[in-house]
Amino acid sequence: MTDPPPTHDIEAVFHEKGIPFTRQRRLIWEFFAGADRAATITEAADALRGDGVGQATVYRAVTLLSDLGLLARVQDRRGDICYTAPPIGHSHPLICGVCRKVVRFDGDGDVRDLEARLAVETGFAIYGHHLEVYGICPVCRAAREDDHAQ
Amino acid sequence: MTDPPPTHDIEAVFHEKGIPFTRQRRLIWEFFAGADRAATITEAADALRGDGVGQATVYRAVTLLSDLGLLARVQDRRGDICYTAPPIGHSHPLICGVCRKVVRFDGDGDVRDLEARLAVETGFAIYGHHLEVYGICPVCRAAREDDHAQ
DNA sequence: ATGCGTGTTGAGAACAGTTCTCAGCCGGAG
DNA sequence: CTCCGGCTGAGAACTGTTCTCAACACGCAT
Repeated sequence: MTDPPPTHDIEAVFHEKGIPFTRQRRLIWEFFAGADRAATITEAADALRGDGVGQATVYRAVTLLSDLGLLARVQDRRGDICYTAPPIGHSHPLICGVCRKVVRFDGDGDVRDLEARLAVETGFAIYGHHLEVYGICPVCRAAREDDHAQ
Repeated sequence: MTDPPPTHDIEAVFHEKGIPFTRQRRLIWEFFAGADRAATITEAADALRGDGVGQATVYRAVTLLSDLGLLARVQDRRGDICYTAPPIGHSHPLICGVCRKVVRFDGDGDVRDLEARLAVETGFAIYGHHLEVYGICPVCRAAREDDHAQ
């Protein structure tokens, strides 16, 4: 990870809504925010089992964090459902299909024009979109070329 | 539905790959291609049960059709996984979050620039993307306003 | 037309992931 | 300190998906 997860911001979000920011929720949040790759619920549960965090709690917390917009649900190349903590504000994930590393980007400028056009053309009231871009990160690409060279 | 589903094209795809286009697969394909809304596997299975199509077969066929790129997996506002038959060629779904009606659009021009930029900036080898736009279609919007007016 | 072999199918069992239940715990309010 | 509401963990229950296996369909050679 590069930046420390902005835990205090999260706490503020919880407090604002009057939702307790418990030890378990903090651990779960830190697990996702501290990873630079998208992680599955199972991975989080496994990692936090030793800290006395139950599986059901992980499910509950992930649902809660997603509802608050603090976790985004993405999927890897195999279709496994993973979660990743977006930085504050709206952004999109660029996901490595091999190692699930996530790089965030702001593609909103590109999508907004599109949405405006669609609204006019179709009469839909557009309320959101979901954009994920898939690729192979430089590290995995290098590893792959090594494999092929052998 | 507006256009008849182009079943003969699909048959060609199957033949090319040497995969049998069976009665069940045809029925399942026609179910999705004939609907103008995204449908779940359960809905397809329920609809086709009377025609002697088993649930397992629906799962297998949907996986097969997805692998062939003949069905796209999308999700509705509740997060339910649905499938929709895209027209030939690459396109993206604009989904009504209420009735799941799907309108297809070609947003590739918009996304391609973005992808090129990301490839340069991140070093990722980009192999794909997933873009869904959500809205409320005119019909559902009208229905909603009626509700509110009451 | 007949027989053979490969691949598909349907029913139900098995499985995995997710949600629910409930008793116990924690932390804040009084 | 006591009470109370909400959170938690363990495991049961549930749901959606995949697997198993015997029966079957279809293409092909005979």
